[in-house]
Amino acid sequence: MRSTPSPEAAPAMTPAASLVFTTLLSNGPITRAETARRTRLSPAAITKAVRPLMELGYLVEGVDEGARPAVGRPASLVWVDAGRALFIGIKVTGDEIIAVLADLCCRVRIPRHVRLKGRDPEKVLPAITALVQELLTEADGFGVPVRGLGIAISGDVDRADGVVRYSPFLEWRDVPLAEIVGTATGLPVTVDNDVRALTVAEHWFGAGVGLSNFALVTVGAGIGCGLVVHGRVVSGAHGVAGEIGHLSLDPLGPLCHCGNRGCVEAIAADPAILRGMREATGKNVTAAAEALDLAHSGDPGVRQVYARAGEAIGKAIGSLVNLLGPERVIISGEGLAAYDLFAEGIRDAFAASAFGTASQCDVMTRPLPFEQWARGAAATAIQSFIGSDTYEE
Amino acid sequence: MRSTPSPEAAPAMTPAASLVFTTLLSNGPITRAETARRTRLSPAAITKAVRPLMELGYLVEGVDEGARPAVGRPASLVWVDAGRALFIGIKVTGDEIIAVLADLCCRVRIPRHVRLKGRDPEKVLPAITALVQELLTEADGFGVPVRGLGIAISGDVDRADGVVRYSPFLEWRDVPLAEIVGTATGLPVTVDNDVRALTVAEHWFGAGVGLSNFALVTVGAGIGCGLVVHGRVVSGAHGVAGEIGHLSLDPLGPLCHCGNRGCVEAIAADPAILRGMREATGKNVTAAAEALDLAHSGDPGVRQVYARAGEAIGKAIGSLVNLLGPERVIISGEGLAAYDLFAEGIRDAFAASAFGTASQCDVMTRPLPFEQWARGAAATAIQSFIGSDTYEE
DNA sequence: CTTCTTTCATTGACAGCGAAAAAGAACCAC
DNA sequence: GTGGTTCTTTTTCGCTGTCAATGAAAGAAG
Repeated sequence: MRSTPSPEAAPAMTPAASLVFTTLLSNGPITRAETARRTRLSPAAITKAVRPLMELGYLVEGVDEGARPAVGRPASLVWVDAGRALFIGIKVTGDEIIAVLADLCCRVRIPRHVRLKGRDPEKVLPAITALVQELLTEADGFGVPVRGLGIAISGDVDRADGVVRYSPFLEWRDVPLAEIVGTATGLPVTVDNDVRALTVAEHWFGAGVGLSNFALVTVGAGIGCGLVVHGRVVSGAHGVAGEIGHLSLDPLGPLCHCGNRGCVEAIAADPAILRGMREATGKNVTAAAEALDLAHSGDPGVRQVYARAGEAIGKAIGSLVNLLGPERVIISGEGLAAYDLFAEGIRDAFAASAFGTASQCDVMTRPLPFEQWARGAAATAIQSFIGSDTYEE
Repeated sequence: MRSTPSPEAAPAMTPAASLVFTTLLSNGPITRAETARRTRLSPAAITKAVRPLMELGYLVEGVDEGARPAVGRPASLVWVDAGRALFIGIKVTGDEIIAVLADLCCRVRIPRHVRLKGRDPEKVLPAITALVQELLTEADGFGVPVRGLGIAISGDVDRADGVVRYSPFLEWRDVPLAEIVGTATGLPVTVDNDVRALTVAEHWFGAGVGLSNFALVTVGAGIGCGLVVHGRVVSGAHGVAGEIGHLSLDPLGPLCHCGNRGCVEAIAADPAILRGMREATGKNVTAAAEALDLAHSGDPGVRQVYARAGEAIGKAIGSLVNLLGPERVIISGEGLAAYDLFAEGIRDAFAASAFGTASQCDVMTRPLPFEQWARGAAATAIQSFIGSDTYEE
């Protein structure tokens, strides 16, 4: 949610212009004619939408001899000038803040990490503001204004109001984050749930480009899921959506912190794997990397822990696909480091649980460095800047 | 999908007019001012949209002394003239066809049942056509034209093309139903999946009115689910969506016909209940009604079968709600006849499996007579008539 | 070397939609 | 009456995106 107007106003975006711009953002350099086909607008409308954006420097054009059609007038390619604007993306976790300075195409220019001394807003907010100031200073070197700030936080976040309703991890309730940070930094601030933010980034800049129905499943400290249905990110009526981690797969399974048994998260998230590891080996394994080393050393009991986790993830994805019929499921998160150990379990369990043609769904993995969470936050800021209606009802 | 133009053309519907019309359809008699608020259009736009529709007789107006505001000019109420047009809705099952003649407000005027002699298209299509002709004759008595025909069939149905891609129940593959029946009857034909059609009816005329995110769960011979997300029915990329019946809840559960164990359908659908019943009593129970009588007679073992089924349904709804965060879940289907036996299990299992605030989701029941499936088909025909963009991408 | 064909891009006219503003209508309260 | 309130309509107006025609830039064909 924008809170403060920036000095140089954003271009006024009509619906068509916004559509054209996002199409160009996601589909790299393409011709006007191709843009017309993808957006189903008339060629004339493309010309009209492109020109003012080009005059403002947001779009540039050039020719690609290779892409010339076999016959007919050669097309000129149009693309977004990534360097025309900068955005800051911030992901807040329980013990650190990850921030990135990203360009208009959401490519990370500068990453930053800061450890947190505490989780309450009094500790975290100044840290965010300081980090933003630092990146704003860095941004001066690019000679381009920072046009927005996105903040991604796990939990129930109201993007429209910029309020963190409830974040169990940070133990925050009803923190008007956009307003506070917007006032402190003078930037338009967008606040969103972290998984949704990552989903936005994948939708516009990653493996979800061009899809209007897909799911992003993140495996790591928890199991998360972002959903895009009918081309828009699903938010959930009560602040809950994508809680695939708490699908209960087995009434006799391990107890989950949510109170149920057999949740995916209680089988396949880092803490569950570490626990399984300790039970299998007797060693006090406390870090995911350590567990991974052990598994790769070949202990079959240890590998079994991962196999079971993969199976749980595969089943959960099967359930998801049966329910929603997405075109693609993207598996990501730090847990992917152990994907070779998960893979078979995921594949088999998915194939077994997918109903009918649902098994045709494209299930893929996408390793993303941890700073991608912050990049997701930047993507939400870019969305707000462009005036996309992704979140309107 | 329209296939044949009707003699008297449908009113040309601009986006605004279509929006106004559907708002009036769903929200009964309301004032223009109220319509403007709900659609977020200007009062002027309402006037412009309403007038031509009123001239064509689709809308009528009147005053309601009771609804007069305390102060100010009394509003006049506008509503859809239900009797202005008729539609036929048809639901095809494995052994019978249910048809209804419905008015523009999707109220059933005449219901019809016909038993089928076979399931192949050569047997079913003539039966459909004959039934339509019969209802067309009946419709003459109303002095109003039948403006569309909707057909609902379980399985993978491509509504846009009017083709039944694959119906396991009927063993149909790639039957261009809309084209065939359209040619035979001269009516514009809409073909859709049966659960989706019922979901449409609930969305426009039932418990889903005004909601943009809800789920309809049907309990009966199978367990089905229709989803509305972002105001539109979810179709699924590979023809599969809403397969809540094949969520696997227990790896040690009963074997399902899909090959997995512990599917909701293998626990809570009619065949599963009958089987449980036979195991509990030793009696050869073959009809759902019979089973219900037995349960009501008080046998605790028998009641346990229903309790377990209710639990499975509750868990499945919990999973659904965790994933999608709908505003409401509507439970319906013939299985509701046994709802008093399911209720506790559903409620408890849902409460236990819903994560966090997801438990606030409104889970309600809605008993619908069996002909409602055919009414759903009629609703899809009305959608097509109005030119709603519910299904466009 | 000219002319045709094909594709891409632009132009200008145009229709239509929906918003804004203002006026009109119908009622109540005083 | 008169003023206040709410609903409805009228008029005007800007804006948008389509349409149809034109121009531009190539290769292909004669």
